[in-house]
Amino acid sequence: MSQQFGKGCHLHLIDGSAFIFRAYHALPPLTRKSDGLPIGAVSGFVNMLQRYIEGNTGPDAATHVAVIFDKGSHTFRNDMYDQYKANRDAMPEDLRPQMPLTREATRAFNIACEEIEGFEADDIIATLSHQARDAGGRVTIVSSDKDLMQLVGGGVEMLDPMKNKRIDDEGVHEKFGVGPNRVVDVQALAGDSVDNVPGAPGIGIKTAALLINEYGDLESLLDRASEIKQPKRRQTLIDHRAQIELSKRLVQLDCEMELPFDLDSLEIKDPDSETLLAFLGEMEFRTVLKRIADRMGVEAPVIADAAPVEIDTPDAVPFDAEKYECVSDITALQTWIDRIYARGYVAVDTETTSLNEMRAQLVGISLCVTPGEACYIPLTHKGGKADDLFGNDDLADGQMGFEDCLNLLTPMLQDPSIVKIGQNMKYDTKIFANLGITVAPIDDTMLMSYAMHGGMHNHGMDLLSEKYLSHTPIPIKPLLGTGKSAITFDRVPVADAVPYAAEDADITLRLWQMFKPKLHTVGVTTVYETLERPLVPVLAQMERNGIKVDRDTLSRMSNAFSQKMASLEADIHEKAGRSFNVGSPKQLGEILFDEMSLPGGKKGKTGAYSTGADILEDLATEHEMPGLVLDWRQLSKLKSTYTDALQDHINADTGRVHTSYSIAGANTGRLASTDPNLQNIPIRSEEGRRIREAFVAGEGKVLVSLDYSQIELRILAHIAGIDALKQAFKDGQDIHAMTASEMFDVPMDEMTPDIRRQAKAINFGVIYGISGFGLARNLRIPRGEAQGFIDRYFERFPGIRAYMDETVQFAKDHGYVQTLFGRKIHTPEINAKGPGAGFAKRGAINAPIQGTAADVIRRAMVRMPEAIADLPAKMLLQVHDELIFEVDEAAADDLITIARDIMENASDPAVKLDVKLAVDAGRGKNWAEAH
DNA sequence: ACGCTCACG
DNA sequence: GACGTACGTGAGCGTA
Repeated sequence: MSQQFGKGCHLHLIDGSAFIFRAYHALPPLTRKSDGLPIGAVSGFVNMLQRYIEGNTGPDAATHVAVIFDKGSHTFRNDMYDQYKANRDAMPEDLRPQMPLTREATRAFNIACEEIEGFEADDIIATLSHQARDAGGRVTIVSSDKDLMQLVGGGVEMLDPMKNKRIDDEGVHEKFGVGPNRVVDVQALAGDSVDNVPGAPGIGIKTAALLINEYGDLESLLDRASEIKQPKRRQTLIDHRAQIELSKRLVQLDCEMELPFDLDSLEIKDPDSETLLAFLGEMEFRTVLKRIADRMGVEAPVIADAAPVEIDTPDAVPFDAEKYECVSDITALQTWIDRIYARGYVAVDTETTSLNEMRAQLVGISLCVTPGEACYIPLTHKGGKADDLFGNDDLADGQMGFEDCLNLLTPMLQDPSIVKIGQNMKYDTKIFANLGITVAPIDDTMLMSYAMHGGMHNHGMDLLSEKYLSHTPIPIKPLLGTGKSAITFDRVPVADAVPYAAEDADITLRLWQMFKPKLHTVGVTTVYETLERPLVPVLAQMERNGIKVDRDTLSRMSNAFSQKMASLEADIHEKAGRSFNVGSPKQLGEILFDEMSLPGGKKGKTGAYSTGADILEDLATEHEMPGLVLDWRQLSKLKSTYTDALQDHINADTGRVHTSYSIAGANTGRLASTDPNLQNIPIRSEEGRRIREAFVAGEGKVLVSLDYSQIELRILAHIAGIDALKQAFKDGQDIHAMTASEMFDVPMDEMTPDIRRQAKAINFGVIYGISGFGLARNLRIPRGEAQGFIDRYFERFPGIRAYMDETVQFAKDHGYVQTLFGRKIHTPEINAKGPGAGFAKRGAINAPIQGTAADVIRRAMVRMPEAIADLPAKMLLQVHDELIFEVDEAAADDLITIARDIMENASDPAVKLDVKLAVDAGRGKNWAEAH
């Protein structure tokens, strides 16, 4: 078989580094499912090698081949010129571990793999090219690197693997304007910014080629430089002769290296199927493994643990409800499970009886593995007939057994090698968790959209489908009806449910296929992977934990509020001179400003008098009635929103209140709490604060609250680089007092509460994008005076002004602003005219600060479950800068130590804050005590 | 369905 | 020069 390299032989030399970098940048940062090892570049590299091998036929096919790599970063060129390639970025962190794997991949394909310390791959390629050419063979250099063009000629050609275009003498001429033998001369003059080769200043490839063609070669040109007519060009060449000659030595490839191998050793060999398949299996490259195994005619070994996520281009398969399948028996379901395993991922959607996950019963499941092909598995649809007023509680026909279905699906849902894709997966994972099924790993199209499009629009499925798939989903309203006559999904006939439910999975899969690669393009992969995706199981668990709420406490408070309100109402009516609905702002406004003729009646845009708290407070200094109304309103609020409504949210089974957090609701990255909102439980007023006494710890347990101290001001100090603020935090000073001292020239030991209060308002105002008007209204001082404060503040902390200006400018230039962790918040209104511009500006100033704080606590939350796994503790609630836990009394101190450590260091290692984060802790039998 | 008011960070 | 403004949320109520 073996033949001496010579005439009739054809050597292919592949530029390995170029392959790697192209693979790295072309693909999203894939990771090996089993252990998270980054393997995107390896995957792309393997695919490129495979494609190369498959295409290696015909007249240009190789008889000998080698992949050549760079080894180390220091070469003999650095000894000549220490700035050589000095402007190269450091290798990305996630690429570094992939380098040895690309060598392994090459060897697995049984292709020669060569690298030599101190030399660039290009030198090895040069030497081999010359050897092969001198032996009378052909050479093809698989690379598009122009530095290699000097080697072309005499049977040596290049092949641009991207364009699949061969480059010969003529191609080199096109690129450099000279033949291959003069390429280094042109490069020596033109320099190269990529490799940091200096060349001659002001001379590019065009001019260089012109000069070389005129004078023959570089040496003649430099010797005869004085003959050049253009004075500037002449002077440049004379002045920079040494630099140009150095440049030539830098670009000149070494074609006479001593190589520890010969051409014959590069002869093409068939890969050993066992070695190759073992390598691909180890990398968990399911798809390419299968393809290569098929090609080799052997059976693909089963990848035990996981499969990589493969990215299909979303082809334009039309939506077709007719094609959706209703799965009603085990055989059909097994077929779907087989398809899912062949794919490695599946879009999942659940249909239930309620939007409240804690109460919802599973009604059916939809699956989709490829666009246009989806199924619905109805499980507990009722067989109600239209003429039966109360419906028929018997199960409808044509449904497989609930247990049978789950027994079959559960291994897949829990299989770490199968990605379960959903739109708002927190909902579906909770539904499955209720049945004892832990769905993982997951991907979430809603959160992908949130990471990419935050601030542009919301992220509901209907909108995403409309906007990104140009498809209007089947509406749910006609199926369920509205208002009192609405039915639950289990009452929807199976025939109607199939197209609706299956379509949701179909849409989700298509969105996923579109979004997955786009995450990388938009530059939010890290945001999605560290701040969104891992939060889903954490929040799901917190919500399922719930917090114990004591109904009796609430009920007693409710009664007390009722009595006080009744008495206040009587007083108010008496002062008003007649009876009216105190809860009606419209009636109240008419009483106050028309009938009682109090001053300050201002009508809003709807024509109604404004009766907000600030207006009533102003009136209260002159008259008694507005103050009474304020008291009544406070009680009314506490009663209706808290003591009454909260009781309705106590879950009958758990005796606890289970809120739901929206991860993609707030534009800044904050969470939002709904049903009920547990992020706005009263605390500022004494009466309101007592509501927190109803939030209690279980028997033998305590509630622990940990909250970040002044996190937004600390972040502001860091982002805007305010040394005085940083120092104050470092010294543990009272930050508002310090601000007051700086602004009003009051020594710290003479600080009065009132001056401090004003400084505090200014500090907050800064975070919100301060305006004279806003501060004036907040502090109830004249606008001019407020503006004076602001001017003084900016004078004292000029960095703040600079931060604000820069942030607004950034928003105008880019259409978004960013947090320290890379979360993008889009600001579509920033260039608007009119009052909208003011809102957008202040929003842009506030978003990086509020958003960074939100990112910080998200990071803490993601790390928390593992950190406290060994403690008898549960994380229950998040209130923006506060986390609330329930823990066995004896372990409370340990919990505080551990959780505080996680919270205070949450920004590490991604962001090194100049200001340390501080966390205050409290504990008690109820939330009022703990805070 | 919408605006007002008010609870929180 | 006037305009209208603090940032981010959710819920309950009255009014249309």
